[in-house]
Amino acid sequence: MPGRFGRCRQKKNDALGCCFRGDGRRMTAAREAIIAVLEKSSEHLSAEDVYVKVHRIYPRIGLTTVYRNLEFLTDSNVLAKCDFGDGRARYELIRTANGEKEHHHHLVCTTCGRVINYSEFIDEELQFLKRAEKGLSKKYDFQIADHLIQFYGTCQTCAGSKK
Amino acid sequence: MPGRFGRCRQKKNDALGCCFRGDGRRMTAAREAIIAVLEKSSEHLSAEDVYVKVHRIYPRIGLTTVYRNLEFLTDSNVLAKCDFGDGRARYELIRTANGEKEHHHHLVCTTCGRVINYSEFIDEELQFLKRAEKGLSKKYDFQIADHLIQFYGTCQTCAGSKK
DNA sequence: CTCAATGCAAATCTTTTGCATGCTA
DNA sequence: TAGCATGCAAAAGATTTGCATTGAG
Repeated sequence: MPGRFGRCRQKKNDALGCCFRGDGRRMTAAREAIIAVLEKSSEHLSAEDVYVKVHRIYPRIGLTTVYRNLEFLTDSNVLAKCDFGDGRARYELIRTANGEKEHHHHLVCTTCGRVINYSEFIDEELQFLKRAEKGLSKKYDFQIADHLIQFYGTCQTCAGSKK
Repeated sequence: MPGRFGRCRQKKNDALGCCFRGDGRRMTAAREAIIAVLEKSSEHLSAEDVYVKVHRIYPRIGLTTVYRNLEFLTDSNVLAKCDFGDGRARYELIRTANGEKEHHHHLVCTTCGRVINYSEFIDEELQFLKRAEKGLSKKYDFQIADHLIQFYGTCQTCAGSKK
């Protein structure tokens, strides 16, 4: 019996496949499995994390393939590569199952490393960003394509245990 | 003749020394030289960059010492550690010669890697940040201590050469 | 004189690359 | 069937660590 990811029959994540198919790029069992793992996880996973989890459902995968696909899926705008300062890249899905794009920022606890996603200020951010981008691109003749906003501090739990 | 940093006589950067002296920590020739190099540079230097430059004025220094001091000076709030996505950490001085703290954000060219410092939108940013911080810390019970704002895009030169 | 700081060599850890083989479209 | 994708082993880089020695205060 060819397993869930054995021969890449089911194409469960084909919705995301359209983010990259069409350049001769292909949906593969490995990509499907990586996306499935990231869909299920609420955490921000490192390459190693992804490798371990994918390995459970698709044992023949190699770490190199994980790295290559994380890069590929990031370039294809399916994933976002994050840096929370712990010396390894972490990844998150930025598409819903339908293929819609999501956007949020992060609160990073500098004590325990926990990361909280938030999106409630996105509207205000948008206003601020628009103005900033306009001013900055004018002043420095710089075409802004993207931004990074992140807050650092102490989460509830860590603050509690310090008292 | 004992050189400029030969025996750590002159203590030129003693103003910054007070950022960390007092815990039994010391101002050394290596630290003085590293600070001097970062003071002179308008670029954001990697550990290797710092090592090469310091080596010219203080040849006996080792790369390990550079790493250790960059970390130490960052912890002491003399430097800021930056990540512009090129796989190595970069550092910048966040104190003036008087010891005052400076604050700015970065425009990062994703084509050539150039980094532009800016601080002119700090006012608007400050407003946005204040509101966001207030709302977020309340909602998530998270004590915000710091933030990171960075813009990515294409600088003048790179945009020009693409046309 | 004490203990923080340093230098060197070796170790670690994450990420990348070369190459032969497998598999999608 | 063509060429993208994969796996393995090895390489590459950045950063860290152990340990004996040096030097700031």
